[in-house]
Amino acid sequence: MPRSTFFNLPEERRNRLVREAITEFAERAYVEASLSQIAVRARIPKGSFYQYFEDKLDLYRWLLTEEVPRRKQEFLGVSPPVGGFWARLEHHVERGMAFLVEHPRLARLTAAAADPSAIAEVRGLHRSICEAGVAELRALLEEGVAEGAIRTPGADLEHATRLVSAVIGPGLTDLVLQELGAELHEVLGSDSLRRRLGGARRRRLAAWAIQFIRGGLDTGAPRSSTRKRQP
Amino acid sequence: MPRSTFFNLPEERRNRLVREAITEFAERAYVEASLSQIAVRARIPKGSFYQYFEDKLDLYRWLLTEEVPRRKQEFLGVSPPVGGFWARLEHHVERGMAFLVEHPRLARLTAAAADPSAIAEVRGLHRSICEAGVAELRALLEEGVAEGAIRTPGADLEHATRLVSAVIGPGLTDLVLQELGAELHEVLGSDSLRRRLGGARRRRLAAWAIQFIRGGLDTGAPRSSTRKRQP
DNA sequence: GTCCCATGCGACCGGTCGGTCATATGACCG
DNA sequence: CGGTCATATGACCGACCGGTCGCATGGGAC
Repeated sequence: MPRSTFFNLPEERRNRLVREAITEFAERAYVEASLSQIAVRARIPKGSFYQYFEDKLDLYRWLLTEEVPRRKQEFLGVSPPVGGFWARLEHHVERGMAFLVEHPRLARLTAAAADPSAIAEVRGLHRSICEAGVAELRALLEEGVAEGAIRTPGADLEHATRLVSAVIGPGLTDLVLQELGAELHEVLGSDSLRRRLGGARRRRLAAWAIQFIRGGLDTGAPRSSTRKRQP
Repeated sequence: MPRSTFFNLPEERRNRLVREAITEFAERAYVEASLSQIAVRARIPKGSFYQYFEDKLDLYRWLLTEEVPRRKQEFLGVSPPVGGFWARLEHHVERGMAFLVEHPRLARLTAAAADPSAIAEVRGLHRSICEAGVAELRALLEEGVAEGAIRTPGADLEHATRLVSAVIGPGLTDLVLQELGAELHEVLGSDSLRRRLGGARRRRLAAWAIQFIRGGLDTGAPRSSTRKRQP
C-alpha cells in the first residue's frame, strides 16, 4: 500500500503520477516498465517516489487491486439486475466491451493479470486477480443455473466457467481489436474509441457472443454430466 | 536465422544451447530472459554465442518459427484426416492437449505468441505467429462449413474462428492446469505430465470442449448472418 | 616448419535498472 | 530567533543486461 505521504500529495501531482504509471504499465509488462521513466514523465524525482510507495511492486499492486478496480466500478456504475439471466449476461459482456473501448489503458491493466512473469510475487498477484475474476463469473453462472437458464449440473460448472471466461476475456478482446482493425498497442494511445465502435455495434457483438456461449452451455455441458471428479 | 557455424556445431554442444534456450524462454518472457544465463547454463561462453546467432532476437525468432514448430510437427506426426469434421476437430484438440502435457516447455513457447511486448520487433513476430495459428484454425473450420457440419455463413466465420481460438487456446490451457491442480510455472519444470493427465482424461476433456464449441457454432452463428460488414 | 583462417573465448563496454542516502527546504513551535 | 521534523531531491550505488573486441587455439595447405 502507498505511504500516507502519497495521499497527502497535492492532487495535481498525485494525478500526474498515477496517470503516467497507468500509461507505463499498460504499454509495458511489469519487468519492462521503468520507474525512472514514470518518474521523468510525471516530473517527479525518483527519490520522491520512494516517499510515496515502498517500491515498484507496491505501486503496481495498488494500481491493479485498488485504483483500476475503483475506476472500473465507477465506469460500470451499479447495474441493477434486470431481465432474465441471458439478458443480464449480455449486458455484462457489453459493458465489458464498452470499458475496453472507452478506457483501453485501464482495461489493459485489468487484462495484465493473464500475463506470465518470472517474478513470484507478480505471479501471485496476477493469479489472485485472475481467480477473483473467475469467481465473479462463476457466481453469475450459478445464478443462471438457479434460474434454470443453464442446464449444466454443478460438477461441471467450474469447467464451464473457465471456457466462458476465455471467450469473454481474450476471445472478445481479440474480436474487438479485429473490428477496430487495430493492434492493442495502437489502441492504448487513444483515450476513447467510441467513435469507432459505438453502442450499436458493441451490442451486436455482445449478442453474438452470448449466442455462442448459450449454445455451448446448452449442448456441451449435460453430455458430460456423468464424468467422475478427480480424487 | 542462425549463422552457418551454429549448424556445424558438435551435436551435443548445439543441443545444450537449444535446450537451455528453450527452458529460459519458456520460463521468462522475452525481455526477462537472459542470454548470459542461457550461456552459463549451456556452458557456452557468451562470445561464442554471437558466433552462432546474430543476437538475442535471432535466437528467439528461430526457436519460435523453426525449432519449436518442427518439434511440434514431429510430435503430432502426420494425422490422416479420418472421420467426420467434428471427430477431426476433437482429435486436433486432443493432440494439442497431449502436446501441452508431454512437452510443457515447447507448448509454452508456442503460447508465448500471445504475450504482450513493448518491443516492436517482438510484437510483430508474436503477431505473425498468432495470425498463422488463426489461419490454420479458419481453414479447418472452413472444411466444416464445406461438409455442412457448421451452418455458419461465410461472413461470420472470421468472428467464429476468433472465439473458437480463444476456447481451444487460453481456455483449454486454463482447464488443463485446473485438472492438473498446478500452475504453469510448476509444470514447466517437468518434462512430462502424462502420468497426471492420461489419454482417457484428455479425450474426455476434448470431447467436452468440442460439445461446447459445437453448440456455440450451431446456435450462435446463424442468428447474426444478416449483419452488415463495416465499410 | 610456417602461414592462414575459422572458431573459441572471457574480459570488458556503455547503458539502464531499482533502490538509497546525504543534504536541502520550509512550515510550525517555543 | 533557533530547533525540530516531515518531506523534497538528485547524485549515487551495485547489479545486470546485450553486445563487442582482441587475443588464443588448432587444424589443414604448402
